[in-house]
Amino acid sequence: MTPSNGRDRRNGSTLEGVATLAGVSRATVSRVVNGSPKVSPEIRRGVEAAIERLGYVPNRAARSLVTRRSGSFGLVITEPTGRLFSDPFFPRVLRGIGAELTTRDLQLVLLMPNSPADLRRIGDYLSAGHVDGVVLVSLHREDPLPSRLAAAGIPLVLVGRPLPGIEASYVDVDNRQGARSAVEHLVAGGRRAIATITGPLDMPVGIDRLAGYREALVDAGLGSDARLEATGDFTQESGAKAMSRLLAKRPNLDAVFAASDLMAAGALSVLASAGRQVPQDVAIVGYDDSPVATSTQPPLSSVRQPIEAMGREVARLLVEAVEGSDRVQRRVILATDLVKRASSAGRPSP
Amino acid sequence: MTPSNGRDRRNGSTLEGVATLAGVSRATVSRVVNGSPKVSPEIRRGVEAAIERLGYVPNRAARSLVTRRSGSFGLVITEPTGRLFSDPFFPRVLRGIGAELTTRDLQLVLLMPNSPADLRRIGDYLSAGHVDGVVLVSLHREDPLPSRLAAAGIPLVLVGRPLPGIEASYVDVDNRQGARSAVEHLVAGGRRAIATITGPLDMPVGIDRLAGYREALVDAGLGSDARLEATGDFTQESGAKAMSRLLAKRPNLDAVFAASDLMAAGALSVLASAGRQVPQDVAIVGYDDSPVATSTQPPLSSVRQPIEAMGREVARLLVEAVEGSDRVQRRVILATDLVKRASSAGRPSP
DNA sequence: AGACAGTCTGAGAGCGCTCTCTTGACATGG
DNA sequence: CCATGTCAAGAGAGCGCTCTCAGACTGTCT
Repeated sequence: MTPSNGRDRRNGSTLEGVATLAGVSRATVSRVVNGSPKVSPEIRRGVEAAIERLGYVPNRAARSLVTRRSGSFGLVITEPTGRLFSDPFFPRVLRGIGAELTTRDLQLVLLMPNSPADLRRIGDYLSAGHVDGVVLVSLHREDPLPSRLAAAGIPLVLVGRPLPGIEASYVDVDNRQGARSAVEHLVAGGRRAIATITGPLDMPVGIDRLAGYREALVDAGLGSDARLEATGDFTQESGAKAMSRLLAKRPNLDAVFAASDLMAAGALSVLASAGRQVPQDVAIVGYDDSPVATSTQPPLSSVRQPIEAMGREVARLLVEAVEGSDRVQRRVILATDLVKRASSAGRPSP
Repeated sequence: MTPSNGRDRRNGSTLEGVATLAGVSRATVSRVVNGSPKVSPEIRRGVEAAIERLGYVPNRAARSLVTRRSGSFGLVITEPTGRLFSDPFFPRVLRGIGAELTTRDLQLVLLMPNSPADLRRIGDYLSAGHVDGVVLVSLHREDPLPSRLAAAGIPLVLVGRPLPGIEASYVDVDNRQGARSAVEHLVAGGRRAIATITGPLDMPVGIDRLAGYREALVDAGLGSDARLEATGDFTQESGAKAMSRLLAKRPNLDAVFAASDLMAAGALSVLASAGRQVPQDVAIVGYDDSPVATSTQPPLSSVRQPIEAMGREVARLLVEAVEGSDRVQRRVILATDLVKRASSAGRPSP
């Protein structure tokens, strides 16, 4: 009987094989493969040639068995295919993380619980140490994962600041500053009655962007006014509704800062049907600099976030946490960038 | 010196530990863990109790080392964050695949090459047998992966029918039939000059939907007319441009079948500015049943695709391929579903 | 009663790798 | 000339698991 175990072995070569061909011991080949400095150049060359000839690739399982590292990170997405999926935020973060990990030869394992049962088994899987670290994308308030992982000693990094009460490293963009810059831009354009359409106020993103808006108003000596604030949920529809409410409450508003481009687009359509000219009568700035920003009429000014960079930062943090032994929590906040387009052009003349 | 290898062991328990506690051999515990039938009930219970008490979780690396299975599949996405990401197709497929794999305790490893170099190392990684199977999402014509994987004997399943010349198992939706059903519906609504805005004609999706459109016209005895066809690239903007061209070529058209909802939305805005009433003057049907379909004015009729089901099917096919030893190529085609909304309401009276 | 299936359990090898410890070769210093 | 140090290379154990094979029982048939 051949040693084929029911399934062909993709590549027969092992450390042993390489060692034999190169006329050295397994240990030496291992040193070469892992870039140990204590191998003489000539032997190194010989081993490398043998590796090349055999097309040798290390067996991750074997390595992992002894090093107790899996070489992979888990990415958990706890979101019912909602917002996270319809806007391109998520894929971009993913790409950033992926880019960083690929260069380091690390793998990303995707985990998407669909049920509490799934969540449990995913928790088991992660705490069993099958991954070296975990990224959590959209955290719900009483998600059991952070504490389970902490208990198991598995490094964790969150995408986006968590709600108070959850302690973990995270990477976020500076939502507050982003909102500020948008409002400051509107002020600079001569606007005085600046309204906002906020995101959900039980989410840090929603809270922070509103806070930035208020701060900027105060700084500009404009003070805040509850009639200038309406809450949305990031969708286009909610933006439209919020805009209608704002127009009812403060018909004389001359600018709107929307906490997402989709909401801004919704607002735009309501303004159009209300006969308000954008940007002449009402200026508007969105958030995310998503694809819709350029396809609206007029194109939307928007706050751009460095989302891929965020993903890369997440990966880097995780790698650091795995390699270092300290369990210090880190947070990285990335700056945003205001993209000016026609929707917020300044008043022709004051 | 403690045996802690620089890093804490999440869970000390091994087969050995469970065996000792239960007073049996490693082999017996292994049988219980793997559900072998040849274990007497009482011993099984004892072992299960021990497993429970120790919180034992099998070490995947060790298992994988001997079984030569990794318990994971690779998902390769070769797409420059384009269309695939802005429309929710991709996340939904992902979710479908994930759902199926989670119930089977298999892992999904995400791979997103950003450069030819990445692609090469991903190819190395996959052919080295680090995964049991591979899913390829959007395949480019001279992607080297299919042949490399075939050579390495790694099961492969594609999402979407590949271009001719590439041989592999795949799962797809019935684009042709989907397009047919849309056009048949327009015909049934009394439309006679039915135009189409196609997708890119170098992609199977684009080709198939156009073919379905033509077939339906022929079947209805309407024949086809090049002036009724315009090509887009699935984006809203391209849809708008295509609609303008169609209106120029055939001002008297009374219906449009667009190969994506985004293009339909673009077409809608052009029709509005051209003063054509939808659906009174021009009926329109989109494709994908994406979120935009319900937020346009009027809401879009659209062809719905069972995308999650597609993902699940992909996973199932892959599992089958890994477990079975035959290398037979399989294809699974899923039926679509026409969702009727206001945009394609029939003519009031003929 | 003895031979023989049949069933369950244990012993033990070995998967491919890392890593500590030891050996061996050579140079240096007393 | 031997003791000592340095550095490259090899020997060998062992990571946690699966799986074959052999052994210990039980029950059945002649």
